[in-house]
Amino acid sequence: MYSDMSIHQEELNVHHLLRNAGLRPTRQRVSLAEMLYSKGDRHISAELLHEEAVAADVPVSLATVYNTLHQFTEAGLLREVAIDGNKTYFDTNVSDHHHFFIEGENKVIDIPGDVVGIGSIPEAPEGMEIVRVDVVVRVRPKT
Amino acid sequence: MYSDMSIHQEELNVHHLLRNAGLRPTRQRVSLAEMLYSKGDRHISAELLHEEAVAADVPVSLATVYNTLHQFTEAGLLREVAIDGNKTYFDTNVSDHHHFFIEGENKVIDIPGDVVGIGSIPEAPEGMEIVRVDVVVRVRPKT
DNA sequence: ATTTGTGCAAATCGTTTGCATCTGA
DNA sequence: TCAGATGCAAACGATTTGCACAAAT
Repeated sequence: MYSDMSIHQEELNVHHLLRNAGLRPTRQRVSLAEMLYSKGDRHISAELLHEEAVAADVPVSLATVYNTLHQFTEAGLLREVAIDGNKTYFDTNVSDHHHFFIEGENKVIDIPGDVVGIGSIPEAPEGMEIVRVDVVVRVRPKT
Repeated sequence: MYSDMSIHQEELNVHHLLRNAGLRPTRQRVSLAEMLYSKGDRHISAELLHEEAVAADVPVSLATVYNTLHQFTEAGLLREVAIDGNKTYFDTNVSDHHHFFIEGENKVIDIPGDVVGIGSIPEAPEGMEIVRVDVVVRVRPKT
């Protein structure tokens, strides 16, 4: 059993996370998952995560980062945030919440707690059901 | 004065619209403006508007459509709606309102009136001011 | 051994840009 | 006339895809 001791706690968690999601815990996926989930809530683009991985000596191709992010999203481990138009952000916080978008910096941050509270949700059009309500509060540095 | 009679009402309006916006009323801009504003509120992509123009025998290049849409947006005649991630929609309704996004169909429609009413707008982070609050209600056809 | 994932490079898609040519005032 | 607009094609950036090779069960 000594050999198992080389596997530390965090690694185990990520392994389980991936297993439960039906994803093989490969080197790349494990590494990416660790980068994503060991630093609190994050809003990150594929490009950025790729750079971060390479910087951390986790050589992984950009294509694989894209694949992985989408697989994680399908598995419910991530949530896609469409705000910016020409870039896709992935949010490690999958719970119900909304976002600030900082124009100029192109940064996405969570709106803490349930501060938003939409007064009245409109009813969906004929034959449609609501999937989710996204609120984006666009902010910019005070002049 | 007889020559002026060939200019009909709608054309005049568009001319003024453009003039007021500081834009020269060129053939293409006049035509595009007419397509945009003579059919009620629209949510349209550059690609689609281009197709529509070509179909209506208004030969205009895609590049010019993009240019025009951006100029209109800067002039406050249009509003950009970032919903979809990989496509930009332009909304001819510039007033304060929110949207349904129909997944699958990738269609954007206005939420009528002031049905949404956000309960409490969170305060912006340090040194930031709120530019605008966007609400997108994602819907899908009922199963 | 078999299935699944990965890397690379090429392909795609929406959008932008450079530049020579036209057009409206 | 001549600043400003347009068209074309090439350039671009983000994302996807095809396919040979590598790793996981």
